Amino acid sequence: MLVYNSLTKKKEEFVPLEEGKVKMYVCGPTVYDYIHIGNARPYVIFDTIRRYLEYKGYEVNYVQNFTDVDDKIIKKANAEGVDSKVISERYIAEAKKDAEGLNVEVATKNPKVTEEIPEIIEMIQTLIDKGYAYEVNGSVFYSTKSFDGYGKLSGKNIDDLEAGARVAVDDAKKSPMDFVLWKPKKDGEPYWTSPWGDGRPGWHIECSVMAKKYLGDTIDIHAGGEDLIFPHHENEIAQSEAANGKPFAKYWLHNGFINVDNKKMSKSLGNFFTLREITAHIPYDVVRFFILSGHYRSPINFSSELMEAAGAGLDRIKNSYKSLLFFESKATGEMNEKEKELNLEADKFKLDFEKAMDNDFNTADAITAIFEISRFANTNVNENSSKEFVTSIREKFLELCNVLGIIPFEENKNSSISEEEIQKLIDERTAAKKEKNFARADEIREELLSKGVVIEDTRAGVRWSYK
RNA sequence: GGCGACAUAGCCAAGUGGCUAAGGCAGCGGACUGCAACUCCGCGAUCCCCAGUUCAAAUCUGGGUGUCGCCUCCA
Repeated sequence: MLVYNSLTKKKEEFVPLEEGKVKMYVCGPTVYDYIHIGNARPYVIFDTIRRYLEYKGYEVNYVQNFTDVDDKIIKKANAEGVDSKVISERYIAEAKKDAEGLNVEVATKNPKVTEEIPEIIEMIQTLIDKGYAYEVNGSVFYSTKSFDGYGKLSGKNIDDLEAGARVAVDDAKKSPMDFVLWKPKKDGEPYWTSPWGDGRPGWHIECSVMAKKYLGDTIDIHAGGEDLIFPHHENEIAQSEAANGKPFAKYWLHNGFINVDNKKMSKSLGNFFTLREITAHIPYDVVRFFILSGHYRSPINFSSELMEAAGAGLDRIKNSYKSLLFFESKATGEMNEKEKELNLEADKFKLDFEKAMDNDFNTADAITAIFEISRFANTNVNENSSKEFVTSIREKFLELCNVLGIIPFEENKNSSISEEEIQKLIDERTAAKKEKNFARADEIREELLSKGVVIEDTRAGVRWSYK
């Protein structure tokens, strides 16, 4: 299995630190609002990578944080006149709902900054003790020049950065590229007591601390959006490696952005969407499928046209799967010789799928394998197939869908009609058709549709499914 | 200014030196069909341009053009 490592800028063979186990840390959202469509990409991508690692037999310890202390959260809390915890807890709950909608597996641990303050203070103290950080008037800064490897992830060097620095230089800093580990308290902000006075942690230190606490000094995979490479991940490396004296992460994975109108989504351009706004019109599974339809490191463009195309493609997969379920429910018996042959042939799709995923998680190519098993099923499974055969194909199909987190079939529990009633109406419609009473037949079809049941006439009889 | 990514059919998108350049969406033609829907079959590419390396290049090298990103909170 090859993975592209942002640190070496090469695809490398994946070898975990400990055989059979993967320690994975993914930078999570700052919870000041609903997550946006851009946040959805790392959620889906790294969840899919996790699922594939699990499919390959690894035990994955998956940690994704919530940044629940931040200027934007504080600002919103002050605007609403509530404690910032009210804001962060509200949007953590909403982010979890979105993650569930996107069919993202629950993380092993979702640590929050506010619950890790003692460990944060401890690591900052270690950095000061080791000479990598310094305190000035209640602020603690990391001295980037003290860490030899600074810039190794982003490919930047400190001198270039300083020359082009656009940030207003904080007088307290020794160097413009130094970054804050601990900020002194300001009025109206949450704060904690520390050896350097009351205050709150800077942004970067939290991830170093949580990764260490929940996964260890050295982890296998550290992942996040590509914009986090600099400065966030660069700073994490500086903090963790300086404090722990060990390499931080073996593989760095970064997802590309979701653009809108071929431009980076931003509030100022007015092309900013929360996931919730999108899913008001487009189902979560289509969003997930869309995200997986391109390679995770390439930028993808978001538009309603592309969503529509993704939805149509996903429907093709779902229809094929539904058809398998339908035949399976009626079939009996064991495979004949021809079916045994076809069943072996179908393993090809699994191999194609794995080949694609083994090549730096090429989900676009992996989806091709699912389209191909769909066509294979549509062509080779029918009313004469044995139950053993249909089940075997269906299980192969489902196994691949599960890795991508695509749900090929989900019963709509909200349907207001029982299966017995559905069958009764279908029988009535069949009789009406026989008498060429198509008006009545169509009426029944409409009635069922209004109750969330779709019926289709196939060669093997009437197939129905929940909408 | 520094660093980087990308450019393949109407659209999306694989492909990382070698059979007729995957797959999906849309479109067209056909089969099936009471109508729908689903499904199946068939149809589409001088791989941004120029030069070079090679027996062989979408794939490698150089140059050009274009698009985008990071360098500032941001997935």
